[in-house]
Formats: sequence, structure tokens, C-alpha cells
Amino acid sequence: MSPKLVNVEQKRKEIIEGTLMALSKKELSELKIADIAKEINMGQSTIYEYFKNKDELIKQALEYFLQELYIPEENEELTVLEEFELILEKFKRQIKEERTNEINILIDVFYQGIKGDFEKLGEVYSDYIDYMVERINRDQKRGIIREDIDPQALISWVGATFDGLWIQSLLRPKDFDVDKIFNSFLKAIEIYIKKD
Amino acid sequence: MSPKLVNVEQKRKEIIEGTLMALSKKELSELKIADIAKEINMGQSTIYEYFKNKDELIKQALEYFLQELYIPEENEELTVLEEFELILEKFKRQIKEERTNEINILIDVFYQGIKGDFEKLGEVYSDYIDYMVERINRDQKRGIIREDIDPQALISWVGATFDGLWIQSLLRPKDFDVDKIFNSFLKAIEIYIKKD
Amino acid sequence: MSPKLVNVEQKRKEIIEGTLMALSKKELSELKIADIAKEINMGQSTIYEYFKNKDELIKQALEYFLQELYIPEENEELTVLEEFELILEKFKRQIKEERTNEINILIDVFYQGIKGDFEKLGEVYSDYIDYMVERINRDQKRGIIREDIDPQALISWVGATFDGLWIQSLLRPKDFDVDKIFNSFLKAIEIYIKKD
Amino acid sequence: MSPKLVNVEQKRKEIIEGTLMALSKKELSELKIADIAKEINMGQSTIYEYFKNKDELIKQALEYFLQELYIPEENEELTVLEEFELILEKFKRQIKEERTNEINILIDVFYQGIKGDFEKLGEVYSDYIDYMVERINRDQKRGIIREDIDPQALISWVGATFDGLWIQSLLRPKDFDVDKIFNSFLKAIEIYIKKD
DNA sequence: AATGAATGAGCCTTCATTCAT
DNA sequence: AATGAATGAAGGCTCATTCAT
Repeated sequence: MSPKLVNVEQKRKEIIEGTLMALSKKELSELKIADIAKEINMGQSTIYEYFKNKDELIKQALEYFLQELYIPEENEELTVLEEFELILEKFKRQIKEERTNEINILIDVFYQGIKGDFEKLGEVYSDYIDYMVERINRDQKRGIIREDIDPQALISWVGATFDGLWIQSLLRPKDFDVDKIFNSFLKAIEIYIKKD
Repeated sequence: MSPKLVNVEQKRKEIIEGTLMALSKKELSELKIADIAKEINMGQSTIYEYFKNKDELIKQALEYFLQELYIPEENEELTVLEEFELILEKFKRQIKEERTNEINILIDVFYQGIKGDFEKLGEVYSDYIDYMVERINRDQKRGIIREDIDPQALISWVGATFDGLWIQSLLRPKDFDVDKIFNSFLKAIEIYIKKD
Repeated sequence: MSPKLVNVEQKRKEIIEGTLMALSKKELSELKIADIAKEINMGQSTIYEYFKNKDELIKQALEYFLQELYIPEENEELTVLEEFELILEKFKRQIKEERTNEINILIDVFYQGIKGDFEKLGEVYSDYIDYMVERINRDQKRGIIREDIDPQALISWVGATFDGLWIQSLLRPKDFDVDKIFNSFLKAIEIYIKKD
Repeated sequence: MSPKLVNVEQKRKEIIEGTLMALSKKELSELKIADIAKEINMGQSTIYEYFKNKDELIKQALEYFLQELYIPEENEELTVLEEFELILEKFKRQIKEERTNEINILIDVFYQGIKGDFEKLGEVYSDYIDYMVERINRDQKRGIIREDIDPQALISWVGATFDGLWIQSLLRPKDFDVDKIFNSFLKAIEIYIKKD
């Protein structure tokens, strides 16, 4: 609450953002403290005034990144299917705009998460699924989605497909026909969930 | 006149397998030549008799791993849907057996592949898709799968789901209800591709 | 606000002088960074704060040495012959004082120069010859040296003799009778260049 | 005397010559045992059957080289001055033919000799001087060279000039005007030693 | 006798971290 | 609070030499 503290937090934020900026250019295992310091025009040792060590800084930077990334835009009025369409639409735009900055960081976030060095990701993932489960529940009550569908299961594999598609778009960018693939995928969901 | 003769390819294979073994315990960016040497009870310098440098060894080890992994069991008699079921069945078993060794390596393979440091993965991925496209084509001719379905698109997103599920099972192992999720997923595919 | 500030050039000089000191004890091909660091009581890595790598440090050290060595004392008032005498006089003193430090470095300077790994030496050598050519020209105008003598040619072989004598004094120190040899050499030059 | 021994000597000679061949391509401090072995198509370890270690091999190779080099062609009938001319003539040819092979080795021979790691050179040098002293004596008796000249001193500095000129020709090849320099040098000697 | 194979010792260099002002 | 300076610890790689057949 004291003005000092605010400054400290401000400084930590500055360093974290520099870290993310640097991380968008270099993969984590190649990222040096020197890179970060240079990114924000700061002495290396100053960083150690605000973070215990490199690991700590990285961890907090990734958490910050995740927080910023997943601010769920409360599209409460949309149906789940419409939301899926929206996600894919954003995805498509991202591929075309080559938002490599964010993507590069995201790769490391997932890598660390999967390796178990960054538990936060798992939590966020679960939170997201919980959130979507509610949305699906609501649509089921509204009668838009078949009631015998398990919301947990549905969002699990649909979310998985999102992740997998994103990986695939990076692995084989040349042959990745976004429109065709997305259409096929959406169609399948639609048929699966719709009441007939 | 007759010094000890060693099958060079055999030795390279031994080193590569040691590398993979070591890689299953430590993530790539932390893997040292010393770890590999220790793994196979060999002097570090011996490794350099068979591989130009660490990068070269790692690259070849990952390629070897991929090769071993993706020996497609020619289940020619199975329908595509049955093959999907088989894959998920294997997946389920893997999760239960905690085949962490392979998984750990696979994570690095993907990480390297996505980062663009391991082009082979993209190729293998594309090969797999091509192979499955033919299988789907065949099922379409047989009349098992709807003809208006684009094989490329279908296998792209189905493959993506496989990858994504695998990631998810690592990210949130506690909450990952394999059976429920797989069933839901398979059901969706079935409805989508079946002739009605 | 005010961390320790160091005169970078001063530090570089200190390291260079340590390098030369170490080089006077060990031949170049056996000189390790560790030797240099120990010589000046400094961590090895500190050296890398001031020099890109070992090669760069060595090169700059040799250049520094050469610079210090060949500060031509402008004996403008002396005749060329007197200057030759002076050089030999200095040489004699050096042999007696066993200035092995400088000598050892000089050997490596020449070795590197001859091998083509240290171009600076050739330049300095040529500069020296140019300088002496002018001096000879002046003496010719003054009528002290015969006009049909080619200054370039003269200083070339006289300089060569200096170098050769220096080598010889190192190769066969026991049998190298300085006074007799220098006298004979000077007498020859005197006869050769004098106007009769 | 036994055939075995002859074979051993033959083999040693082969290795030594391979060493010299390799040494003519690479400077001593960069020469590896592997280079030598490759040069003569031999396993590295075989070399160790014939020489205790690398240092020993190098030393013997340099000695062998020196022996081959300084086979004084007994030009008994020539005067000393004529012999000097002959030496310079050979030198000139060597420069023009770019006999870099021999030169490269010679540089290392001298480097090692000066550093004191190769005593043989000093001995050979002294032997050569002794030999020339006798020649000068003879010419003095014949009345071709002034009697008040000290043979030791003369050949010392003349030899030194040879060495120095050789160095200079390597240090500043562009500006080294062989003919002019040699003529000036020879003229000086002629004037110095001639009876008038 | 010959040599393919193996290796320990060592060196250069990097980098996270600490020190000192 | 900020940072320039210093460094220890570690890793990749080389190479002379030994081992084993």
C-alpha cells in the first residue's frame, strides 16, 4: 500500500514483460539473463533485486503470460457451438497474422507445463474446462444440446482438438488447410451435439 | 593384424539408445554428454568417435525414436473407425502403464519439431496423414464412410485430437477421465462419418 | 547508483601485460588462459569480460608488445653508422643482462609473423625500413654515405643481419663472441658506405 | 644387422618422412598425431610402436630434416665469395619456386632451436661455421681474402645475414627486392674481404 | 607387428549469480 | 535502489596415449 511497494510491483512487472518479450524471440532453453536485461535496458544484477533467481523469474513470467492470455471474454449470450466457431475464427486470424510472438511463448508454456515444471498451466486448463462445462450445461437446459452428452467429456476432447490443431499448424504449415479442416471439425461437433 | 573390430552401426545404435534412455529421465535442455556416457558406461570421448557433436547425436537419436515409434502396424483389414478405436485403446493402456519413458522423449520430439529444430517430425506427421487419407478413401469406396467427407480434413482434426488428448492427460492427469472422454470422442466420429 | 567503475582501457592493459609476462615464461602454444589469469590474480572468466577470446587477447598483446618495443628514439643528430653502432651496443647490453623476458616474447612475435598469423609485424618491419631509408638519404645528401648505394637494399640486409645475429646469439650462446662479430660487421659496413 | 632391425629402421624412416610431410602443411603446434598417421596411411597406434611419444617423434623428425638439408656440397674448388654467391642464388630460386614445404619445416626447426627445445640446431649451426672458417682460412692463405679478417667473426655475421634475409623475405614478401638486396650485400662483402 | 577402439586429462568458453560501491 | 565488475562451476570437445585383439 505504501508508495514504495507500488514501485516495486511496477518494477517487477516491467522485468516480467521484458522477459516475455525476450522469450518471444528466443526459446526458453536459450534465454539468458543478459537477454532479458538488454531487452529492458537494465543491469543484470538489478533483476536479482526483484527476483530470487532465474527460475523464479521465468515461472512468474509464464504465470503472468497465462493470466493475460486467458481473460475469458464473457460471451454469455453465445451458444457453445457459436463460441467454438469464434475460437476457430480467432485461430485462423492468428495463423494468417503470424502472431509468432505469442505463439513462441505459448510453446514454452506448454512444454514447461507438460514437463511438470509449471503446475499453473494444469490448473488454468482445468478452470477453463470447468467454465465450459457450465456453458454446456446451460445449453443443454436451453435444449440446444443433446442431454445425453457428458459436458466434461465433450469439452475435453474438443479442447484437445484445438490444442492439437494448433500444434499441427506449426508442424506442417504448408499442408495445413485451415478452412477445410475447421469446417469438417465444426460439422462433426454440430452433428454430434444437435438435438434431432 | 587383427585388432578388435566393432560393428560401427551397432555401436552407434547403442549410443543412440543410451541417449534415449537418458532423455527419458531428463529433459533435452538439461541433458549432458556426461549423462549419456554414464548411461551406457562409456567414456565421453568415445561418443565423439561415433558422432560429430552433441547436436548431431541428439538429432539422430530423435529420428531413431520416431522411426521406432511409428512403425505402422499394417492393420489393413480394419476399418478406419476400428483403427481409431485401437489407437485410443493403446493410448489408454499407455496411460495406465505409465510409460513415462517414451512420453518424456515424445515431449521433446514435439517441442523440437514445433520449434523447427527437427524437421523430420513434420515429414513423419505428413506421411501419417497421407497414409490415413488412403485408408479413408478405401472405406469410402467400400461404402463405410460418407463420400462427402474430405479425408484430409477428417484425419487432420482427428489426429489433432489424439495429440491434444495426450497433452491433456499429462497436464491434468487427476481429472482426465479416459473412458468417458474417449467414448464421447469416438461416438462423435462415428455419427459424423457413418452413412445414414 | 554508483557501482564500482573501472577504467576499461586500464584493465585491458593490465590483462595484456599479464599476458606478456606469462608469455615470457611459456611459449605461446603452451600458454593457457589459466596461466594468464593466475599471473594477474584474476578469475579466468574475468578476462572474457575484456577480450572476446584467447586469440583476440594474444593478438592484441603481441601488438602492444611491438608498439612498446619499437618506439624509435629519434636520434636525429646521429649518422646512420652511429645509429647502427648504437643498436649493436644495446644488443650487447641485452645479451649481457639476459633480458630473456623480452626475448622470449620476441621469438613468438617473429614466429607468428613469419607464419602469417600476425600481419602487424610485417607492417612494422616495413615502417622501420622506410624510416631508415630516409635517414640514409639524408646522410647521402650530407655527403657521409656514397651516393651510388641503394638505401632500401642497404637497410634490408643490414636489418637482416641484426635479426640473424640475434637468432645466432640464442642458438649458440657459448660460441657467440659478440665483440669480435660486431666489430667485423661494423667495419664491413663502414668500408662499404664511406666516400673515399 | 638382422633383417628385422632393418625393417624397423625402414619403418621409422617412413614415419619420420610422413611427419615432415605433414609438418610442411601444418605448423608444429597444430600438428596432430592423427595428421601424421593419415599422411602415411597408418594407424595412430602403430606410430607408438616405433616412437615413445609425440615429442620424441618430432625431435627425431627435425633432426632427420636438418641432416638431409645440410649435406654440404663440397664445392672445394670455389672461393668463399663464390660460395656466398651460390647460396644467394639458391635462395633466390627457392623464393621463386615457392619451396614452401621446406621453408615451413625450417621455420619450426628454428623456432624449436631458439626456444631451446632442439639443441641439435645449435650444434649444426656451429659445425657449419667451423666448416666455413676453414674455407676462409684457405682463401686467406691463397691470398684471396685479407689476412686481418677474423674468419669466425666474418662467417658469423654473414651467416646471420642469410638467416635474416630469409626471415625478411617471409615477413614482407611484397617489398622484398631480392636482386637489389643481394647485390648490395655481396658488394659489401667483396669490398670488405678483398685485398687492395 | 599392426591397429581399431577407448579414454582421461585438460582447455576454452559461457553464464547465473554474487560482490562492492 | 541500481549496477558495473568479478567469478566459480560447469559443459562440450580435443587429442595424446593406452588397451586389446
